[in-house]
Amino acid sequence: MVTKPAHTSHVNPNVSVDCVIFGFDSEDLKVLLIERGSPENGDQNSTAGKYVLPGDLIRNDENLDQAAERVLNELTGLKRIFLDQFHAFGDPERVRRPEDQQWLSTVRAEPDARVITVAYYSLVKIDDYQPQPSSFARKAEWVLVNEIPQLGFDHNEILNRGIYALRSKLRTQPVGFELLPLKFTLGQLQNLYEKILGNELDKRNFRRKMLKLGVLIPLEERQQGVPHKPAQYFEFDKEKYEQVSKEDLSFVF
Amino acid sequence: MVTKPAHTSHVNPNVSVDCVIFGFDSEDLKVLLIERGSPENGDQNSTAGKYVLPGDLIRNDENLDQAAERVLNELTGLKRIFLDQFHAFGDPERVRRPEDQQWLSTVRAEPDARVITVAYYSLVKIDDYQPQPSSFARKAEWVLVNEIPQLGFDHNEILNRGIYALRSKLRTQPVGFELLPLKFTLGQLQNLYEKILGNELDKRNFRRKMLKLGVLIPLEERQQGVPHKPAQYFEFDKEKYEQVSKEDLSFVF
DNA sequence: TCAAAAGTGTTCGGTTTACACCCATGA
DNA sequence: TCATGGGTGTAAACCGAACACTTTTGA
Repeated sequence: MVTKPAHTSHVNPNVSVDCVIFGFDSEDLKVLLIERGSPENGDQNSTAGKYVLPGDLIRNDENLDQAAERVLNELTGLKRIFLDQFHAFGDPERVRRPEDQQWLSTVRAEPDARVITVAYYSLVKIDDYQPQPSSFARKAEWVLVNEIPQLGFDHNEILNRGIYALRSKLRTQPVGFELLPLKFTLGQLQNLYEKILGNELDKRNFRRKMLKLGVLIPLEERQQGVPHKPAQYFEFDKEKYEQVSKEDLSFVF
Repeated sequence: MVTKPAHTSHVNPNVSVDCVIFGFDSEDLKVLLIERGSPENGDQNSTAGKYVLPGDLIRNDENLDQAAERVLNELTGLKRIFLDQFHAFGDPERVRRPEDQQWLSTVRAEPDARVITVAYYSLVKIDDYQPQPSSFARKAEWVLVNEIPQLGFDHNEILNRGIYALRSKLRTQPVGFELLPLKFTLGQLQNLYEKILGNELDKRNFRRKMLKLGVLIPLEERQQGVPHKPAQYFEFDKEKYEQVSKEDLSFVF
């Protein structure tokens, strides 16, 4: 979903990609939403539909993954990060709400074209993210996954399904490398798992399981300045991590 | 992928659905392919690209699931059967091979439009299937999944990924109800699992596990006329089956 | 009587779960 | 000294994997 393109002929009016971009600030799971510049409605019905997922029509010289990568890169400045396609949404009415139409008319060459969207979720290290002065989106904002407002289009549905996809991923493969900083504590990792899965985990069992996987390298370094016993830092063993990632389904909580 | 529609304006030229339709004849896992009527090439390069997956452009008044259901229904006469979307394919070159272009020109209003396709896999009881005298496809044929020829477009890739999707499904949820006749033996069920997963399973462990799931109802009836000890028939307990189906990920081989 | 598939239990090892206390630190 | 999260072990239940022989039938 976005900005009016320079050469409309290079853009396919019927197919878009949308990205659910997850970030984790060592505390909470968040999603990057973009604020749609409420065109000429002073403050109308407050915040409903003010935010949307980042997305765009695809160009005719790129495939779907490339389109998603482009959207992500234009928005975050990041490249080569984790991106997974999870579902296509094609309800004929999905872009027909008046407020969505109104916005599209400011932004699209063919605002009333039917649009099927292919949705991706993406995992980024929140620290690496720098808002881009992009063509795109006046403003992007990290929002807690537990405090998602009403979004434009069918983006709440897409987002919910994205969370579900992330959970499934987490249950079958180690996720974490993509969301945590280079060095992190086991407490942070456990917290990440708990925030994604939405339930608490037993500390001892969690540690045992993670360490047995063999993808964590303990570092000498410890936390400093914390008002409790300082935790040891770990980093991921990228080689083993990728190896284990391929062994799908080996890994179920 | 298919037949020239009556009212082109109702059809979206850029988005199609394709279906990987799995069937099981109590012996082998098969896929329903349609033969594309080699237009004016006597016998050219033999069978390469002769077959394609059933599919069609979507209509502008239906959503993606409905489009897939329509394709399936037109081809098999079946309704309300298992259908799962698994991936969208959007390489800009995916319909550009000369032989594919040639065929499209006999069948599409805009044969050179870019087409993104949304792929579904579907599970049908092969006995229920009756070839339909459809607009569609001169001929449909069940082909062993181990003997898939070279298909048109990117359909080999789609098919492979469909098999993978079916395997993932099987590992996390009971599949079988959709593919087996109403009553069946445990041998048939095990064979189904083996054919989908592509490896052998231990008979005793398989039986124990299946029976413990609690979705099988033993019948009084036994096989007749077989040259070995006749097997007991079972049927699925639909209620429990659906309940267990929802408990995702409970079920891993 | 033979061939073919049905049907049936047990053992071993590894995994999961539940559970409670002491430790190191900064405030 | 207190509050905070770090860090640790064990026992019981459960589960997966491996493994071989008898039964029933039709040909």
